[in-house]
Amino acid sequence: MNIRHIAKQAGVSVATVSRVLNHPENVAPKTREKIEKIIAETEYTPNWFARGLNFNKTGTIGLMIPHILNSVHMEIAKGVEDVAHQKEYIALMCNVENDAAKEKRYLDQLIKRRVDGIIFICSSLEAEDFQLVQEQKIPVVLIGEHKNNPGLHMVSIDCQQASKKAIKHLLDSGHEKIAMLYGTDPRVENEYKIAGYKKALKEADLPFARDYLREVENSIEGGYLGAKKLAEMKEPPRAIFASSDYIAFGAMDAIRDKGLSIPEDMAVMGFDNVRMSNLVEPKLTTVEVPFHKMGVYGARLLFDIIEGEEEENAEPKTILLQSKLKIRKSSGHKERIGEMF
Amino acid sequence: MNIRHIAKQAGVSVATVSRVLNHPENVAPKTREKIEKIIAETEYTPNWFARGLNFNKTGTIGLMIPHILNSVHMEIAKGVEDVAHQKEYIALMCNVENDAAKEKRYLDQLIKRRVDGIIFICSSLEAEDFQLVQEQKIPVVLIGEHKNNPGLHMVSIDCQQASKKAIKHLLDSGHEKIAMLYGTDPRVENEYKIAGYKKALKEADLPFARDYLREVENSIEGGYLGAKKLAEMKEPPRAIFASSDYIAFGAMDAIRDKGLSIPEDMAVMGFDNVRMSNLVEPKLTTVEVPFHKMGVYGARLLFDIIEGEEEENAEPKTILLQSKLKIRKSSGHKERIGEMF
DNA sequence: GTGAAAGCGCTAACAA
DNA sequence: TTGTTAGCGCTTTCAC
Repeated sequence: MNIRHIAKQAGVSVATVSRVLNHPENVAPKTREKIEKIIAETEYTPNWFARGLNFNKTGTIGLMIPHILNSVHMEIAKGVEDVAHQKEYIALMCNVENDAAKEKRYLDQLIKRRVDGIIFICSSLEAEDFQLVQEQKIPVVLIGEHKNNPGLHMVSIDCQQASKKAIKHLLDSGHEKIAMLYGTDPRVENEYKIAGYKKALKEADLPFARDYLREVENSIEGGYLGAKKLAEMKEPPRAIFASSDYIAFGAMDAIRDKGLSIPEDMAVMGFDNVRMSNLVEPKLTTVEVPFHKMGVYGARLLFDIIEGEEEENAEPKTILLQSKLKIRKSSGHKERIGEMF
Repeated sequence: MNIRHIAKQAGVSVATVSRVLNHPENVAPKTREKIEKIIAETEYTPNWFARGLNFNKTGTIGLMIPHILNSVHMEIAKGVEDVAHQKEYIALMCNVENDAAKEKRYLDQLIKRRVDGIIFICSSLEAEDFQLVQEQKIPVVLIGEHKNNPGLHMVSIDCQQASKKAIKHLLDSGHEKIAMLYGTDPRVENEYKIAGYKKALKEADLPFARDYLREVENSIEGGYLGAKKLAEMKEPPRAIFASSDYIAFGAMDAIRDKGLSIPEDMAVMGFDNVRMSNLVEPKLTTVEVPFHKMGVYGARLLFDIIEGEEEENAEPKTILLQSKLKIRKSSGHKERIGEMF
């Protein structure tokens, strides 16, 4: 079933059928109606490829997701999908699994498929990989920091400041021996978080203890193992700051397994404010990150470029959104321990 | 940059270039090497649309996901993506949000884009909607039950039996007043779970109390609200069976908020065994469902059809995978309460 | 307002 | 082994 079938049935030329499909205003109402009727009856849909061959537009954007089992990334993805779907675009979600090689493979695919734009969530690609995309003139937006910002539009939060605020809160709550468990990913964000951690300690004139800073897998398991190690130290910390809520969940589990109580023996602070963070016991103090909003803003930015709202070679924009401390039980305020719990 | 550029540069015809792209064995090694070199240098990639126009194959499958923020669905999706990626296919993930209209819109898109196959996770489409797909000869696999199985390949678990086993366990643990909180979705699965619940009660000669069976939103919030209502009854149940872990999490929160303890005052049993279920306090007894495997099996089945391994009009297959009871603290064994906790 | 025909970039049948 | 060319289904320019 193709455009010629329709044309023949309607007794017109293919050009006319094509016109009612693309510029109906240029067709006499009568002929148009007749053709529209036949199109509806036969459930004819123009061939996607033939169309693409002419237009070179796909109505598709690519979306690189570090890991689709991580709810944090999916919240961003949801934000992107929300605006894409509203714009009648479809988002090709690529599950990158924090694997640069896999991300590269997917990138090649996306370029091959001539997507109209690409959004990278916490990309692990090299700056030079983005050149490829630039050469193809495919608009790109980064969500989450990139190691050496390759001059691209970006939306993120200020991780260093957020982390500093978090540590400050622990300090204000009377903790001094504060350890940090940071995940192997997202790498750049976590570096900023580490910087914030160090900075906060410094500003409080507290020494930075190398042993209190540990890299773990960004997962519940990673948090468990990391916290276990910390708890077994000769001089264990009295508070743990985790670079993600999942790490914090694992840490809490380990602390409990060690027979310690939270926050009395060891306080815990997370990062992300995932849905479960106020369902664990005790509820987790954490940093709320506007993931969905990040996705929405990122997508809007991308579509602005695609639709030409944004000038071709405009200075790359960086949108920084606000994070917010969510104070709950797990961080245990010194003066109020006993009163609150 | 197109095939003609390459041909000219290599001093050959487009056909030869096309050959090294598709049937390199039919090209003299020397010419082939020369052309390959030029292709590499110029980073030429054949136009996706022109290719599709000839092959009518896209290397793309569609994947309908009820809700991308639900980790359960994403685990299935991950299974699908794993095999798709390995087969060098790309999966177009559609976030359907349990909205039949949105699912229909996405379905139209997928058909338009000539995907090579579609996998539906817990679809809310009508049987007649699948006719569309059948007409287009697009292979389809269902993951999760469908209301009136429209004669399609399917992979699922036996929800009724799983639910029955779950209730049996609660009965064996000494509970008699057992309520059930079931989510509005996935609809068909939950009907089976309800049937299992009723059957187990019947076999134990216990009456079925209409007020103990409540429909709630399939979410933490839904579980909270539902359990709150149950706890406020004149004769509240002593155990709650939830159709999903998320509902169970909400229920646990509500029970705690009522000042009751789990499982002593009220036992809780979930369904799904999501990662967090052994991280809440107390750890949640639940039914382990092999989601990832479901995705893998579904995808394999789909590719068997796409690649013609499966006969065109073979009898639709139904693959039923095994679920398993995960007994943890929250369901509280009567005789062992006090000893265990 | 409509039709004829060129062309989008590629593949494959046929010819050489 | 390689080249010529028709054709995939559509859009659009140019005539009429």
